Amino acid sequence: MSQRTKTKSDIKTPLNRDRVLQAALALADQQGIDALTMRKLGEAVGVEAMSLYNHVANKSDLLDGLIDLVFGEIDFPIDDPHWTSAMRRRAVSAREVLARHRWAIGLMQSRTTPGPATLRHHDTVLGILRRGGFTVQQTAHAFSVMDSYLYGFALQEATLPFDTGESAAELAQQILAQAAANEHPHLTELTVEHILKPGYDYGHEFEIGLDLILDGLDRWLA
Amino acid sequence: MSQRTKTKSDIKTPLNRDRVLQAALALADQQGIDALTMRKLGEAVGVEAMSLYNHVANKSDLLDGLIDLVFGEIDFPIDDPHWTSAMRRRAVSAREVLARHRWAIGLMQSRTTPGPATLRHHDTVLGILRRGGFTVQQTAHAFSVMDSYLYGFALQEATLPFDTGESAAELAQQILAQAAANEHPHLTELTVEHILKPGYDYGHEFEIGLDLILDGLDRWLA
DNA sequence: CACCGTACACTTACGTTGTAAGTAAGTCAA
DNA sequence: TTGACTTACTTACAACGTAAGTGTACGGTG
Repeated sequence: MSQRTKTKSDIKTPLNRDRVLQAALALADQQGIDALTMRKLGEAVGVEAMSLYNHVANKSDLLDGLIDLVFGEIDFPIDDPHWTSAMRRRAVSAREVLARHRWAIGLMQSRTTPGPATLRHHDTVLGILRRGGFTVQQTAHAFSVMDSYLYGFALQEATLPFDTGESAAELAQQILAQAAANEHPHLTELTVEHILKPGYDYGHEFEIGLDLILDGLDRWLA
Repeated sequence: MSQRTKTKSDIKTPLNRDRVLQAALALADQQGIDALTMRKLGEAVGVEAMSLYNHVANKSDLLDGLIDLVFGEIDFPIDDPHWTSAMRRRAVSAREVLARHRWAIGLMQSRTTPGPATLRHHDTVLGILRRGGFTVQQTAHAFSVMDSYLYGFALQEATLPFDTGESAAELAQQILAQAAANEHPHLTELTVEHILKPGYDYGHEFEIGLDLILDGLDRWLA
């Protein structure tokens, strides 16, 4: 009814796939992936839920699009001549992106059709390795280790029930209290002597493991 | 109505949490995690959906229980004196278990309250490392790398859109066809010269990365 | 034996989800 | 002007998790 009186002046730019995806990304970031429902997304872009289906085939397609957006955010040092530093910087960027969009890693399992940005991403990574002197086989292996580590780390980080070091402390103490310390001596030790130390940040672990893996890969070339 | 005529002879063992969890595990394995609904699960154990709530607090609790079951399946070489081989065997077992229950890795992100088997598992792993000579800090690092790799690999394996080498070939060719080969030269190269080779099995990659990481960890001790 | 609390299953019902199906209103080419 | 296309809206449905209430059988007590 109210729409019938539309005139030239209040015609909106028609919605498009990109606007839908961007809104979905924002919604997922702010309210979590569970809050990303077609109705809420519609509301966010000022449209009824069903209208979204003019721009995405279904919810699965929407999620595929989101993952591709995320991959698109990972940035590459195109010009870096050293494969080690190129790989390192890409890994660091990927971790940042996946930490920024915590929901993304959980989605990856269910999405099996890669989008264009995803394909481009993977192709670039493979290119870095090949140019670095890895054989095709070695490249396959290196790709597997690196990405497994990357996704696994992101998964663990996303699974952490806390965000900051302080809330880590709270939680850790809670766990210790309930889970009879002497039943899990090593868990207790690690918590007390490492996690509860001031300045603890799980994110720091990333670079350590990254170094280990890059060193290992480097040894393959020799 | 039909139930009212129950006599001594058709009294069933009352349902319990364990039977519910086992049935849920079987259902998830056979039909996928999405098919694990309270109604279907009820049907599987011969009970209405709501009756399940006498044994699990809610669906989230059910999923927590499932994850704990999965961790319980990972087996440990308790008596292995060498930390490297102990860690290797545990990793291999974990990969098998996670491959057997493909849905599990996707669940881990949303489950933040570890069950008893999960705690015991982690404590054992930490114990292996500490006894192997790692300091508390090193243990934290080693644990992070290893488990990141493990979960990441499981995630990638679960994400693979194929099961066997043959269907891999099918799919790979499909991808190549649609995704203009020359746009993604390295992806194409890898697919043609590696993935499409007879006998290809992504699972083989696991041990390669595992060796790399274990070697790296070993170097820390020297 | 009768009695009764507890445990467990059942029934009904509600709000939320993704989306199928049909309709109306605008844009643009012939 | 007409007719195809695009896009948004409305209505409707099946399936979901689960709150709330009801019924019934078991085991322990008197």
